[in-house]
Parts: sequence; C-alpha cells; structure tokens
Amino acid sequence: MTLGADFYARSVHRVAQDLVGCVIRHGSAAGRIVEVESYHESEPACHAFGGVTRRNRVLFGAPGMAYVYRSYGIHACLNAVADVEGVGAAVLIRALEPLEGLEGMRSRRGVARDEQLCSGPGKLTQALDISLDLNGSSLLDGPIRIVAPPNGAAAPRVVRGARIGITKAADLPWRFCDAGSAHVSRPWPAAMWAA
DNA sequence: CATGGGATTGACT
DNA sequence: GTCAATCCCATGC
Repeated sequence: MTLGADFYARSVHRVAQDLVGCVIRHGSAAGRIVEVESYHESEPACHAFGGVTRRNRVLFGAPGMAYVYRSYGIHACLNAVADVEGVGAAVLIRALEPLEGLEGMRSRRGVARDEQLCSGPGKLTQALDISLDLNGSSLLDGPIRIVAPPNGAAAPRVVRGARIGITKAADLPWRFCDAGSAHVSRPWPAAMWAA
C-alpha cells in the first residue's frame, strides 16, 4: 500500500523513523529502506535553512514529494518531503536492502557485492535509476513509490545516532537505521541507541 | 558575470 | 588513512 499524504504530513523525525522498513520502488527496481536521516528548516544542515530559493523550493512544497538534488557535482540524493506545506523538511534516504531488479542495479552500479548496490545515498539513486529530473515528482502517484512494510513483516529494530557527512548541526541525533541490516552506508557509530 | 561550497564516492597511499 | 572528481546554484561584485 503506497504511503499517503497523511503519512508525510507529520513531524519529519517521526516520518523518518517510520520509513525504516518501508519499500521504495522505481521501475522494476525495489529495495527496503534501512537507513534515513531527517532534516528540518530550523537547523543549518538543512537545505531549507534560510528560506526558499529556487534550488530548495520543493522542500517547502506538499508532503510526499521527492526532493532530488545533486551532491558534490556528481551524485543525486533522494529525499521525501515531510511536514505540512510551507515547512521546509525532508527525510534523506541513505541506504536500501535490494529486493527486486538486482540485475539492473548491478549493471548500473558495476560492483560485485549486493551489499554495495544501495549502501549510500548516491549509490541507491544510481541503483534505482533516479536522477535530477525526478525532483518535484510525487511519491504518492509518481514514478517513485514508497509502500508500507508488507503485512506480517517483522518490525525493524530502529536505532538512532548522529547524521553523517555534514559540518553544521552535526550533533543532532537524526539518523535512523535498521539495527539488523548489513546494507547500511556505514558501520554503527559508537553512539547509537534505541529510537 | 565569477566564485565557492557541498546531506558523496571510489581510487589510491 | 588521504584526496580528486564535477556541477548546480547561491551569493557577491
């Protein structure tokens, strides 16, 4: 069941935590979300910090949109816009456990081990063939869909810690991981605790 | 119009 | 462990 607008129209941290274990799909490729981070306009690591610009305007749009941006001139990173319209907040999808379309992922990624197909925000967009032209598309009825965990799926054990790769507001514990997964982008930091 | 930085990755020492 | 690649866009002149 595709997640609806009401799922995304909540506190971005709540949305982030609840996205762990959900399944994201684009075309024939799909994976289970095992790592996310939340970003909010109130803190300087967020692209929405400082108000609306052309680059970040999607962050302030309706909940459930995809915010895709280019990182370091090379990679695309995928976010799910959260909170109500007018508030700049989103969840960065950082890692997936590959579920379907592995052959396509391997050919796009060119790596040997399946653990490396989607174990990073730039890796998973390459694996799922998600590019900048999907910025502003809808996760509710667009080409990228996020669905709730299948009925009967074991609830992930979610742990939280500090976000990765940022220089500002680096101490906020807004990274959420599935503690049981071998597909996260980095090994567990020393300080991770139950969410 | 010129400049600088970044929510990363992969290759290399 | 270090470091370059590469480009969109925000900012400043």
